[in-house]
Amino acid sequence: MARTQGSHSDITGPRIREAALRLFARHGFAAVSMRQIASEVGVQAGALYNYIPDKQALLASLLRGHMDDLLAAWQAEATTGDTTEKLERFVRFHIRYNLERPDAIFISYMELRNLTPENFAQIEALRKTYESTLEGILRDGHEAGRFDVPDPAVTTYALIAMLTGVNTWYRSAGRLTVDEVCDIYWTMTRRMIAASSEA
Amino acid sequence: MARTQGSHSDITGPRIREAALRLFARHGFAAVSMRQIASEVGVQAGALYNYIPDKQALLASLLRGHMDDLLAAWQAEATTGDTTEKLERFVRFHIRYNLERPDAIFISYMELRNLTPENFAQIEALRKTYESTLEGILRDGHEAGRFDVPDPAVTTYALIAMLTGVNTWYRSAGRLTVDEVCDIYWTMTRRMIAASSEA
DNA sequence: GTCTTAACTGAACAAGCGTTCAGATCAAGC
DNA sequence: GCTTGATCTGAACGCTTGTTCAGTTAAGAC
Repeated sequence: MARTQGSHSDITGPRIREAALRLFARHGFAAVSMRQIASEVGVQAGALYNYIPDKQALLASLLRGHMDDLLAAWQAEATTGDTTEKLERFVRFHIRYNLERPDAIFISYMELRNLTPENFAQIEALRKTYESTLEGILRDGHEAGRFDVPDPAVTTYALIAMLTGVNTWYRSAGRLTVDEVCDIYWTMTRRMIAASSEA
Repeated sequence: MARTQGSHSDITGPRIREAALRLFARHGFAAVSMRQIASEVGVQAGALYNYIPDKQALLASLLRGHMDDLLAAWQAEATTGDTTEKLERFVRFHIRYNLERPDAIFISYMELRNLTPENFAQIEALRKTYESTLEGILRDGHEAGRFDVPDPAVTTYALIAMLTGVNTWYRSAGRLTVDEVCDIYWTMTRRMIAASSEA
């Protein structure tokens, strides 16, 4: 086990993932070549195969890594509070988390079709898990009489789409801060589910 | 001008567009080869170039065609009624129109990055035009005191994302009819903009 | 029946693809 | 200072890519 220090492997590995994430988001999985990724890392294409089995596995690993991080981050945030507070936290969390990782979010929605059926099923299950936490909140709030949500499944789809949509238009140099955006979306959410107290 | 009847050109042309639309939506622009498209049409790859200058122009033409159709269809629908009626019509129109053309909608959101800057600017302008009609409705309703929409721009983004999201989950064999989906989304919309009369 | 020409074939082009691998490189271990 | 082995190079592999074009086909015009 020579060269455990001074080795480049602990640098090259992450750099491959970063370069691939950026390039896949910018040009699409199919349009990016292994040579382009290698070139961004400053290495020959063959060297990539010290770190990944093949191109498909690289994509799958990026997507799985993103979903794992997302679920862990939400679980760290989702502990205390009543139903309304939980929902507000979800709304703000989702917007912030997505805005901080535009590339990962982008390929998570765009490149699912480039996964093998096996990999697709895994990633899709993780996303379902995440969306189910929102649906659970809506269902709880409805049953407790705090929300009016006749169709929690459809409302979940609508909310996720609405919140994720922020990534398509928000620019940090623009008119609004992230906080202001969160406030606006939380107001719209509160109205959508007819929660009381428009504070 | 021989063979004006019995010619295949008026058949092959549209079939190329249909095949390309379907394949691009299914696998992505970069992942589909001209030979795949030709094979679907039942023709050799070289024959495609009697109908299109190159692959990029084919994509641009599909997207432009879709946006033209969309704008024309909405203009045919958007004539009479007060502001609330107009908004309701927009919500139902958008959902229905999108559900009827899932492939065109899909590539319109996914393949914009594969356009040359020129083509991108053109398509983007058409989409902006469409979204502006919604923003206009929201602005009118707000000024008339019928809606409460402090930020029409953001609300437009939120609504468009929410409505377009239906395409990602709706299946005609599922639990809900299109009419029921439209009803649910119109209720959510009405609440979001705090329109009166929850009829 | 001949001419014309739109429509298409089939082969070719240079370029690029994902992936493999023998060999060079060089820091760490002893 | 020699050995070890992780890391990377550079060339090669068979294959596919978008696009071109000389030549074949066949239907309408006369």
